[in-house]
Amino acid sequence: MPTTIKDIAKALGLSTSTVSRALNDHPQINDETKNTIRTLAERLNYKPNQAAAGLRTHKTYCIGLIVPSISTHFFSTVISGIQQVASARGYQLLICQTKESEDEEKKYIDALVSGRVDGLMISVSRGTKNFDHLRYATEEMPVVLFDRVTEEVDAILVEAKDYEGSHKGTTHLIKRGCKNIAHLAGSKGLVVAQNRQKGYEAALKDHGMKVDERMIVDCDWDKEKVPEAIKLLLRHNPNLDGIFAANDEVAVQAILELKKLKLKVPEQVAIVGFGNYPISEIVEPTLTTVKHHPRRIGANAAHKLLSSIDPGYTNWKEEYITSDLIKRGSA
Amino acid sequence: MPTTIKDIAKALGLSTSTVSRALNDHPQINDETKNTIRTLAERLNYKPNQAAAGLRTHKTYCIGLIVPSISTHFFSTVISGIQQVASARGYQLLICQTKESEDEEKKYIDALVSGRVDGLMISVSRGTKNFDHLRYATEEMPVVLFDRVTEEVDAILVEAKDYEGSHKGTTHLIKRGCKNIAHLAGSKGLVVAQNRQKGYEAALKDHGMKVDERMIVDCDWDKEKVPEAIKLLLRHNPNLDGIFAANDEVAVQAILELKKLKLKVPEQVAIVGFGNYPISEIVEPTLTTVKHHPRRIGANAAHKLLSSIDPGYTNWKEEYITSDLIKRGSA
DNA sequence: CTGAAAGCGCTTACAG
DNA sequence: CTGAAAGCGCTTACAG
Repeated sequence: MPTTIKDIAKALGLSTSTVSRALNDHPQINDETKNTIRTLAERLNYKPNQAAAGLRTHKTYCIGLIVPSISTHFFSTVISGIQQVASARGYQLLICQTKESEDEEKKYIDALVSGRVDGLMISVSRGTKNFDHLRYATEEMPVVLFDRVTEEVDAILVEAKDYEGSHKGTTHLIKRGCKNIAHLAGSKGLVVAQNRQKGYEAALKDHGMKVDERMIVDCDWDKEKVPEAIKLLLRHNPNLDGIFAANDEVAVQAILELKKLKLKVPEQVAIVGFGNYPISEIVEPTLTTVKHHPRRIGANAAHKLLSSIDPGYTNWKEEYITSDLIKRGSA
Repeated sequence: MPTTIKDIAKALGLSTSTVSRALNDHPQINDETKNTIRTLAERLNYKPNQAAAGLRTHKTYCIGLIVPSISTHFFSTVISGIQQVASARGYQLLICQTKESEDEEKKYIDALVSGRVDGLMISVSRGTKNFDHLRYATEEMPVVLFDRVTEEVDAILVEAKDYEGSHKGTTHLIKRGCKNIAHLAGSKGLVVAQNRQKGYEAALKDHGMKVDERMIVDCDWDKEKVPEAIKLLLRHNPNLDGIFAANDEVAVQAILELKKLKLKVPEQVAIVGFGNYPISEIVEPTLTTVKHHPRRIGANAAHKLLSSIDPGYTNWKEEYITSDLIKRGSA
């Protein structure tokens, strides 16, 4: 059995009230008393039971995190960023993954909202069509939505510069001289994918080019769908000379596929991705891509949530999220 | 304020005891009473406060996870595996990352052991030299150590087949005709790195080849150190014709570096990695490597921990951890 | 089958 | 400066 406040009180002939106050550095406790209590606490290796304290104070010092997947490069890096700022502020992180399922998302929200956490960070599942459970969460506690956001609920939002980045990436292809630029799009239902597509379309228009719906193929962020998509594009327009892909995984797969078809990258078809993930430096040619900031997104999301939980803490500076192009071999 | 057992009791003119029992499906409660209670609980969207329940029952239904890093491909995949089995058994996952620091590891163990979790899963930091805090944890609750294990403490261990896999990988190079095989080793202090090195050495000896200490270079799992390591090896032995790398990241970097030096892979130098991580399929030539099973390792570790927490649950079958070679272009 | 009571480990208004 | 008491939301032995 771990040491409790009671053990210390008994050993010292004091009340638990006094021990509790001493341990919490209450100003009205005699310094000597504090010292004795702390010394003994140290020696008995006393650790406060946060669950018990939380029961009284309605604070758990835990925040819940719900993501579609833990193991992709993007999300694992976001999580790492969140964990670091949460921990620095004395909060623990409870992690759940939905596997893109609305049911799982609902289940986890229910479990976490029931007194386990002080706030919630969510990246919405692809499968989520009904937003009632998210609305319920926002009524119960502070909620921040990141990356996979929705305007359907009233929560704090943290996003990457998807539109701007895609605009820059596409513009780079245009400046390079590409005339027939396709877009390998993400999942149509996701705002983040829509924003990237909008950035692509706007860049074309801004340079007096027409948007051809048939040059936009939904790959669902799924690299398996890339070979088919590329063939479709080439059938529609054999003059295809540029591709802006909604993420690096799809872009890299496109490079591999074009090479298989004996098309030269970037000479015949130039490619730009989104993410700057590790594979972008490994593929040959290396991938020109828009830099993503998963760690900063995580840190900002965590800071915003914690500032909403403890309005006292406000003096952090938001980390800057850019959308800079990293020029490499593929475009 | 969320609904409590008290609200339900009051609304129904029953005692909290009865409500609690009904909600926990206690056999001695009248079916009709159960129904009324459950119906109301449902309607009020009642969710039990697990922290409060845990205070009484000494169960938190949380397990703690301490890893050196959340965002590497290996660990993020392990975590995903852990999360899935924990969740399936009704447990939540608390995640901490040590950034390879012994101090952080100690801090997190202290925080988690203090009544927050029912058990602990740890992958030990590179920086950990003193194991007292791990020993302390094992005295307080069930602990499983995975991947980064140590024999210094009495815990449940879950490891990959590092020795066998490395033996197979090295043997493949030998069978291919390589005569001067180097090893790009992991961090010397880690058992997992030592086991991979031992597998390499044993394979050489088993085929009547000598182990040359100077053909083993410690890269510390760090791809930044690879270019230097390769140059060192070539200086020592210009006939270098094979490399077994302790992980894929290092192996891929070795391929890139050799290409830079105008050495042909696999014709002049053949390379085998360990891990089968995504980059191994993207690099050119694609990487021959030993398949790792991070998800299964996570699942097994979680199952073992939960079986140790609830000895009742025993009928799960351990997932099979193999060490098969995946032959691709680099060897 | 149901209830009153005690208690898990803590905090905190109230009193002295 | 310190303590007695109540209470956070739950469970459970004891009684009836």
